[in-house]
Amino acid sequence: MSLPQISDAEKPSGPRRTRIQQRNRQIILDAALEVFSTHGFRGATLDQIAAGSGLSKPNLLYYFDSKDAIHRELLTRLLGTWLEPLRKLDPAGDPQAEIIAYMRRKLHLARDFPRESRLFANEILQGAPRIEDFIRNDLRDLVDDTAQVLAAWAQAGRIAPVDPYHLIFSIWALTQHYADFAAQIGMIRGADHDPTDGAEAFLEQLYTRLLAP
Amino acid sequence: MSLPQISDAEKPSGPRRTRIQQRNRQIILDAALEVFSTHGFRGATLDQIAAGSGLSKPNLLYYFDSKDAIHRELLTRLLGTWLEPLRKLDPAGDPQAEIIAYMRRKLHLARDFPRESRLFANEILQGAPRIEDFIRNDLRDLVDDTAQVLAAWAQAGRIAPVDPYHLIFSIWALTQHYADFAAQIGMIRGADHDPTDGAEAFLEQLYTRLLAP
DNA sequence: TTGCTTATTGACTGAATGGTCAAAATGGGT
DNA sequence: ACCCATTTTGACCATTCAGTCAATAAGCAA
Repeated sequence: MSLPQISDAEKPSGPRRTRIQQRNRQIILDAALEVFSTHGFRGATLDQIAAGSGLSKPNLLYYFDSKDAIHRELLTRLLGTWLEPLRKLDPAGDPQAEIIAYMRRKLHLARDFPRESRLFANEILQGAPRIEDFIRNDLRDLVDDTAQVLAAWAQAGRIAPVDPYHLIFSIWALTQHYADFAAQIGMIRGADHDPTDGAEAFLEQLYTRLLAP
Repeated sequence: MSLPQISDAEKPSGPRRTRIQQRNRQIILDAALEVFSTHGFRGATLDQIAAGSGLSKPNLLYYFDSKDAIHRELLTRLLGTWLEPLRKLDPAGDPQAEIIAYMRRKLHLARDFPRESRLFANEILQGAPRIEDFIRNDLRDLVDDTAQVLAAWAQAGRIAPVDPYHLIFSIWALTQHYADFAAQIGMIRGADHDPTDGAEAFLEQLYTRLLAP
């Protein structure tokens, strides 16, 4: 069995690509993700990515126009995936179940794609210069909509009266922490077991108790 | 009124320093904190720090041996401060009040020292190469001790039975998020108000409900 | 095989980077 | 004023960086 991949998002009318191109672009993006997610954009070097992918530096630049283009491609592929779990929250569903299901989807994202999570964290730490548009438009609209749903649920007494924005932020914080701070968690709990071990049960308990009307 | 400073931690028998040295070292560290906390160690440049501090690059290196030495000094000054809130947790106190007070101290740290918080986050994202020792020894011991206290409280029925490690991690995640992801929060809620607005009340509500026996 | 497209690389460039050094400027005590 | 230690800087260096380019090698259809 294989993990779901952060999808290619290739447009139907996109550039025709040979098998070699598809394969090598993927290899490069994979090595680049490793480097960008640990050192950030400025701290990453093409030489590191070249070494990680087993290709020569000029060869990287045969497949991508620039260091920036590689980074942009990674972010582009990520952003859609990042929004999806929140999009799936159903206003017509059971409030507690919906929120906990959203938390669980986010946690699984952090567990299955920790490098993508750290890439995102790095971008935000730098002030989000490359995804400011995405955050101010797509993400903000989605959060505002969801906050209204949550507020309505609270108003109707179907969940405890909590600040909807902080409720969303808390889910982001708690789930993303297991990817972004995995190094710290590993050093404290022992690097042998999964940093998210026990997290799902704990978070379920937390949100069950927080949201009970 | 002035914020409490991340202290100098100068040893009593440390090197004698003139007024100019004390002042310029502080100016350099302040500018360096800004740069390191947003771009990470590798992404930061001495030229940026020089520009930010208003000093020439050779002048930086008159006060510090190297880029690494500046970074190390910042981390050293930070680590003690980072441990203190957890150290203050009193095993003899009221369980709920103690845990919530710890959360509040951490939140204030994130609010008052967001750059230090991001410096720490950057270090962990990179795999914590420079503070691995600190985490594996000082931090781990303190966390283990605290986890035992929490477990005893849970055992005695004085708080709800929760995983003590995940409880600690949750406090780290929720409080640190308001500093590390401040850019994102600002873009969603409007950059005009403090990202931690309303956070204290929300987190108090969260932990009150989570910990109630 | 031939011929053409795609893929790969060694050698290079100009700019940026961390760091050095000797000389010059400054500061403070007398 | 003088002196000497502290501070500051311009010029410089070796290395690393992103990116270029012409030449070569590999893939593939006929």
